[in-house]
Amino acid sequence: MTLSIYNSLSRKKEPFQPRATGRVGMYVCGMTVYDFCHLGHARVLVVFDMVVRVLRSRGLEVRYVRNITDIDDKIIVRANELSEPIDAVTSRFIDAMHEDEAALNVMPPDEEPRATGHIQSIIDMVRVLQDKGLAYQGSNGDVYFRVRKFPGYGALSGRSLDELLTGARVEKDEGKDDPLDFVLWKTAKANEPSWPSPWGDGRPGWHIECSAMSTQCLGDHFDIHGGGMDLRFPHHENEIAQSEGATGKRFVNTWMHNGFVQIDEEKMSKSLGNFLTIRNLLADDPDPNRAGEVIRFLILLSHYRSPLNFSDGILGQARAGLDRLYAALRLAPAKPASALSAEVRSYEAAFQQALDDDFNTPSAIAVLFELAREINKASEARDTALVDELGCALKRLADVLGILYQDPERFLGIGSGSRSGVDGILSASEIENLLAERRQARESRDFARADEIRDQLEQMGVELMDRPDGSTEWRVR
RNA sequence: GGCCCGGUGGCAGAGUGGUUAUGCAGCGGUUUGCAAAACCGUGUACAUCGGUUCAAUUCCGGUCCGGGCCUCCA
Repeated sequence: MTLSIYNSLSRKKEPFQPRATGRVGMYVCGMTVYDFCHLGHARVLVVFDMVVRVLRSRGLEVRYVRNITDIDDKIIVRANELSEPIDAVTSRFIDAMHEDEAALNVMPPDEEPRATGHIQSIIDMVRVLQDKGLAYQGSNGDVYFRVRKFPGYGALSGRSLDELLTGARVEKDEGKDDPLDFVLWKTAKANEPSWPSPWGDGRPGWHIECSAMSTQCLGDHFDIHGGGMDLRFPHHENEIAQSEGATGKRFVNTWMHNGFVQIDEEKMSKSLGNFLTIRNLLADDPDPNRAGEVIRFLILLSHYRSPLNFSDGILGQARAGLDRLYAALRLAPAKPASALSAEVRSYEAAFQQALDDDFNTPSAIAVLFELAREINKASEARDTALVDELGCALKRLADVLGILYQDPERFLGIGSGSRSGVDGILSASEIENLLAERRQARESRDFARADEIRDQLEQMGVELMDRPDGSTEWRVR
């Protein structure tokens, strides 16, 4: 049983072999903080959080680094629009990102380096590139990477230099020797943040920060580098050129790229303006805690490399599925199981096998649903030992995906732990009063009145479930 | 234009050269005073046209359609 991962570099699934036994170094390109995170960002956050959890569940010691880009053209533009200092803008959106992450149950990375905190190592790397003849200062003062000097250029995106040139739009007003060259260090313009450097005051180009920070945090050569599909070219291609050019060593073993979130079959992006922010989606739900998990579950419900088309009703479907899992989990007390039966082991094996196949989370989740059915069956058969055992397995496996972490009754809105009393919903005591009346009506076989009360509560979003012992349970939808 | 990826039942979404994915929704049944939940059962699903094969949704080729990258973008 070995984990295999699709490597964008070789375009194949490959057995995953950490460089050092038992240890994994992983770097993911994070956010440029000039706005709130949207669903596309949520996908990167959740997908790689899942990857880390799966690796750790296999006993691997993972060092997970995800950067923050806190200096760049867009941020400068945004700060000007808002008439705010740059660092006020970035720190606000960094805080917002951390809130969004928490709502999605995404664990913080082990390190979260920021570009502005690594200017010196960026400068050092640019200098090395220049010394090696791979970089030059152009006529406009900017420093560029000389793409033609790096033999492997195009390997990741699967393109030759000539192909790239055909498609390239010729940029004017730049001091490049070759249109394919890209900027490493930008000369400061008036009223822009800048740092002193051998090439004059300026700031880093986008690509170089990731090369500098990843090698500084994880070493010249590490295991996994991830990010969105759109970063494959040019960003990651350029990172390889910079890092390997500077160190002379192989940079990354496995490149992972997640697919896009789409809306109406079209990529969700800032530039198209068709994005949904995480916080808006959370705010749209009467229960934001639940909504965060629903979004996470929705993301895990499709394979990370496939497009995820967001459409009406899709969140409701995800929610209904989670409800089912939580309802089953609720039947089992949260205590560790004793012996593991062969049956439970086979579910665990199926779950592992699904994830072994390039993190096939939809397939793994299918196993969770099978467990839920078994729990329900065992519960009806009053086999409490089996319920406990299956329940523990469900919880343990769900944990690997970072789902089913809330209290089931809370998630399901059952009883007084629910949102009763807020947002126009009756308070728990008001509901209990109506239930007492209904109970009397039922005892005197006045079913018309009993049903009237049920309908009344139903309209207010309170659902009733009569239990065999005559009591009634209620939940807020 | 160049280079990639994909088209699975009402919806979402895995997978496989011959056998049930899974979930949501629907329908029938068990249960219930009635419900809800749960359980059981239930769908001529694999864009299209050719080819390979005893057998193709699954492999190969063409066609059509959709998406992405080539420019900031997760």
